[in-house]
Amino acid sequence: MNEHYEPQAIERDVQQQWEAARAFQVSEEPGREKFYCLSMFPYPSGRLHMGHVRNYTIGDVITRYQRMLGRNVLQPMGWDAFGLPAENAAMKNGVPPAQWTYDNIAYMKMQLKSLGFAIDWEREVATCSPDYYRWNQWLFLRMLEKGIVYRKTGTVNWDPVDQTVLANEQVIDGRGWRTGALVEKREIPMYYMAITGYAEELLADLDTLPGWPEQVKLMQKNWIGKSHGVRVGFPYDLRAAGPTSSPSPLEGEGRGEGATGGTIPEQGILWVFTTRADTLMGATYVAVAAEHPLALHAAKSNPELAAFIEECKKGGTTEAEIATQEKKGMATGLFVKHPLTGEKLPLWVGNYVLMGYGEGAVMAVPAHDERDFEFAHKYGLPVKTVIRTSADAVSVPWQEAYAEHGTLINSAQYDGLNFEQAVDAIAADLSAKNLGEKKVTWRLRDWGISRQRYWGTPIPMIKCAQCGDVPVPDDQLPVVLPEHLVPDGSGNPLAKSPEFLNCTCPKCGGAAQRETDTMDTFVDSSWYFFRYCVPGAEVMVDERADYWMPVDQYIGGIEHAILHLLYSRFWTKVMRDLGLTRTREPFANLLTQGMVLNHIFFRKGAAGGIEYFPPDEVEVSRDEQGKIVSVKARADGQPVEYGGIGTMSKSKLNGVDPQALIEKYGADTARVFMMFAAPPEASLEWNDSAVEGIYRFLRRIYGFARDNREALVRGREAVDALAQATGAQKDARRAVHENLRQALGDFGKYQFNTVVAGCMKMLNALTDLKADAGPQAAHEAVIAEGFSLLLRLLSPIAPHLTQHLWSELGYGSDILTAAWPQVDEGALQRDSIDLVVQVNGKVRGQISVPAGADKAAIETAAIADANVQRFVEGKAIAKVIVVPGRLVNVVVKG
RNA sequence: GCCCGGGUGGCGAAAUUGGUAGACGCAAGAGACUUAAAAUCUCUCGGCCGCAAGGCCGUACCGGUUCGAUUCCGGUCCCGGGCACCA
Repeated sequence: MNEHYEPQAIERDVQQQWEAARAFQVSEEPGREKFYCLSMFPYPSGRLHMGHVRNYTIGDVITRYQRMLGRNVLQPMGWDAFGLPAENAAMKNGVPPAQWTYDNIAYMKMQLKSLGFAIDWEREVATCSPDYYRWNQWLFLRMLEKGIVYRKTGTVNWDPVDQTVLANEQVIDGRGWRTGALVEKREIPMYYMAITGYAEELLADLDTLPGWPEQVKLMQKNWIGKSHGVRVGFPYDLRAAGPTSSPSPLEGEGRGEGATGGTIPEQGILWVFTTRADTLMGATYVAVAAEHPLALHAAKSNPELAAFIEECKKGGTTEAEIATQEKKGMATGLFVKHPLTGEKLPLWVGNYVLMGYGEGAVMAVPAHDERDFEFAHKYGLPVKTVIRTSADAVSVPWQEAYAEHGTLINSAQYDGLNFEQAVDAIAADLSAKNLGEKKVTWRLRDWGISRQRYWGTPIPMIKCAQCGDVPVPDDQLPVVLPEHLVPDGSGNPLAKSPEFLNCTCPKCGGAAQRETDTMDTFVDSSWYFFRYCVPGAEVMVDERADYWMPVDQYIGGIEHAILHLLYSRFWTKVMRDLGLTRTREPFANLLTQGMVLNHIFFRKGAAGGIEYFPPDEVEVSRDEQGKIVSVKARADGQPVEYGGIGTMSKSKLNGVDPQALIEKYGADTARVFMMFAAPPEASLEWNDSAVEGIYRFLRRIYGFARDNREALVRGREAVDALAQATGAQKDARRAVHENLRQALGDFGKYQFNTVVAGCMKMLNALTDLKADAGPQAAHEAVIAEGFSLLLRLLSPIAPHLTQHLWSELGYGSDILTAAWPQVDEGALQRDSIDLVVQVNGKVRGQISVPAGADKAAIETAAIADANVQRFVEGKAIAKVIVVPGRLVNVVVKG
């Protein structure tokens, strides 16, 4: 053994052994229990950041733990290789996204290997490879056949200067990030996947996932958002719309760019959905989205309204922006009829009504809905109270109680009914008039997958002037994405590439053009875990996937709690319905790792663009409380804005590269440090100041083995000598086993920070034991037993050092195949037990009682304690509570 | 704005889920060893009072339930994640 712990040499050596033994390559073994341990694959952004190290270390620790428990463990790895950052890098550096991506993969793969993860690299998948994305295309076509994929219009962010569609991330304060131009909403045709067809099952099957965090299931449930309500029809008649309405059918034609610009019937029904049909008698107006056909119709003869609708097109498309923007509206001059009373209600356009959600129209009951209440007060619309709640709904400001369920009032024949009765009665009456029925709706919307971008899976469709949109035949798959193009920020380079664009129509053989939209990258990540199971398959999946699936443990960031996990569940169910798998749910157990956060610094450019600064390139001044007051860039000394703390990301440049850490201290230190810093599910503000302590801990383990080498070798053989242990030796052995018991429990709960703490305590117990505290043979047996337990317990977290020492001490050639440690119950026994004594809940003393003492003896001993007497003396003892093994509480009066 | 989490010493955290708040570690301070440095070892380390024994306060804030609350309940503030085109 070397005098000093040299992690680089040890790690190189151990990794070579694993490599030579192909230690982590696995195959299907039908008789053996399998365990599929999967970490979310990385986007190859350039270098690993600490969030990756945390994610993959957790996955690797679980992999090695399950392996030591005897299971056939698969841990694969791959690359979520399509996406926006590659295009941004391409624009910046003039390098094709493909080249940038493959370079990043090569570097990050080297980093992952240096961390010593037990990965079966034979199964590596990159989603930008035609062998992978051809199955995106293939399944897309199957879904098209089944009607699960369909076409309709959707809203996108449009940069009028670059003439390009922007991602939400590229819109900053309503402006394009590169041009600073005010972004507009635009309606374009897109392909959709009908995930709403699976809403019921996606909701119900959450109950079949006991291994998922409640938090995540609740988020998904709320996202799917099943609601029971009533669809209500408000009849309208444009001929009776009043003096302002004399629309010329030609006037204004062609200005509405929306696809809904067609004519609408003069008489019809405006449908809305409500979960509060009981308040229908309190509806005082109806509001539609700016893009609603009735709004567009009214705008033809009303320039002011047309201008307002134009204005509504400004601003972002995200729900957050719409929910926080100032609520604005304008009367259309049109009216609709209340379906029950026949009353004339004004029709308004509201910027808070979304065309893509529900019917694009809402009935407004200002007395019992907060948003309607505000809107009505702003525009002087009437408020009619129709529910008796714990507060009368008449005053400004709004009170939450106004929205409660209650008894109907001012509602004619419905007066006195409660919520359920009122909904039933009103739904029945509407139904009799063909103006409504009960209906279940979902908050979940269908998944728009078309992206007007280059670096993604080409959508396998051909546009033919004769035949329309024609699917690419299976035998022409994959539609290969050319890899040499460089985007320039103005639209999709595929649309400017004749070699990609021009093709022949599979139907008529005439000249045609390819669809240039690519798929949302969430498609790529919705089924990659199937592909890992079937390396080299000539089909999408084969029977090998039936052995491995479902994933037994999935690990990834909490930020994926909804979208990625929901899309993956949806795709799995579609694959099942197509007969490709038996799996109903892809992930049996889910661990949502907390985010690794760091400070964010940025500067806004003159054009409105935004420039981020890495935390190590700025100078920060703080006040006495440690709050950041000012920041300067090191490079130019000019001020920089502080953006708070947030998740480490490529785009915000606040990621910390683990490479320096690994090079200085080795992979084991990086791994143990990451696990010790916080429990896996907690978020973690990055700070590497404690890393020295971890290095010190590993060095102490190494030093203990070096200094006690012979004793550790001999003691391992002399198990019988454990029985001779006396006094301090017994105490040390008890401490080892007590901490082992706690650590094994925490291992099972995947609470690795306290596992590491337990390992430290075990080492402390062993190092504190004096060599002359009892018989030498017993000493050697105690430290050898404890050290061998410690090495095995720690091996999933620090695999290199523990493997090295395991073989150095001759405990075995391969710690991977060693038995998982077990507690010796005999070592835990105590002669006496320490109890805390409280008086009225405050600690006043400590007593030690024999292990078998009964309640009466404990009470007597507790009250006899000198300090306890000071507080009990002269007072009546009301009762004494004894919590076995913990404490005694003496309750006194007066 | 809506949905989901979180808030404990100077710092990361722990607490068998209602039973000694601060284990384990970092940082800091004092000391030992050393020509010196590094490494290592010993001690102190939530605040206030006290020579000490010990006492009072303390788990974001306000209130409640309980013999006993970091833990349960009601309310407030702050921070993080998501909000459908970042992945």
